[in-house]
Amino acid sequence: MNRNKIINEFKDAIRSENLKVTAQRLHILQNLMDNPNHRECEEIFQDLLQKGTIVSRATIYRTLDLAVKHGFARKMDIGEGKARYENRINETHHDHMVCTQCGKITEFVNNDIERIQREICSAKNYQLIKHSHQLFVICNECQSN
Amino acid sequence: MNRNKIINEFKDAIRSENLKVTAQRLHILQNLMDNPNHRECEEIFQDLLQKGTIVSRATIYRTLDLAVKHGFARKMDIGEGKARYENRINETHHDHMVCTQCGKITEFVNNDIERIQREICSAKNYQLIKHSHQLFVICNECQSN
DNA sequence: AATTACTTGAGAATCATTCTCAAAATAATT
DNA sequence: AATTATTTTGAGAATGATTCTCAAGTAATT
Repeated sequence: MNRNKIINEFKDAIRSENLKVTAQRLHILQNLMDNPNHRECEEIFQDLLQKGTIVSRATIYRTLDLAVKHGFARKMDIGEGKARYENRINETHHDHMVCTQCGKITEFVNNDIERIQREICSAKNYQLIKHSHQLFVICNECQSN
Repeated sequence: MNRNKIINEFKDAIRSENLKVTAQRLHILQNLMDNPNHRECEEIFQDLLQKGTIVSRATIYRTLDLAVKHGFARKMDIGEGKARYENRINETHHDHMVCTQCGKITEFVNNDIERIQREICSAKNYQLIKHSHQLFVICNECQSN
């Protein structure tokens, strides 16, 4: 299925850089693919640990960088002073809404916003490289508490 | 003029919390008001130092927090792993474009984006608290280099 | 001027992340 | 399968921004 295909693509990406396919790298990628959340390094570390796989945090960071570089993961920053990572299975571009009470992250996309961003840049002769857009909210559940 | 009025408002804000008006707090606020840039703590520290005023970094952080709390400053995070601060003289809400080459920061506002953000939230019954929106660009000047 | 309460600065602490380097593992070659 | 060359890993140190601690200093009040 799809997951194994992705793992193989990751192996190819590793080899394409003349790097080595290691058990640690595969564990990390698999763990990332099996989890839809937006997790920080520590959460991935603990999740692997609980499943009996010990991989150092340094290796997790290094492997996530590699995954990001090759399009398998996305690194995001919601202003917490630390990075979160999500897999890119079924990738469609999206931004995030973050509940300031419970931390829940919801994705959103809006084509008008995407277009306007491009217009703002071209009006100034700036070349748009990427953007970072988060809405900080109180989610429906937290409002009723 | 306007600057002195703001300084007086800051003094009032300090007193309103039963805190003390100190030379360090005033120096920091004045320095912030006299500079239109989006600066990190260290830049403010160095600028004060160069003008012959030594204030510890801890005090700069503490005072900027106070200024933010009372609406005299805005704290921003453009994903550098550190905060930047701008004054709120002539405050109008805006977001930022950051040149990935030279670091130049340009402000932008777009009412359609502001409205759409609210619509996205209300469609989910989320209450929008604030947002963070940056466009990472190559600015006109950097393109011609 | 005395009292009380808050502020300051120095340096330690914190926290996420990166770096260093020796030991271990992989890949390529025999 | 053994050898070799190269890369990877993990432990812990290093880094860098920011916060914390606490003794000494200062502002406000009486």
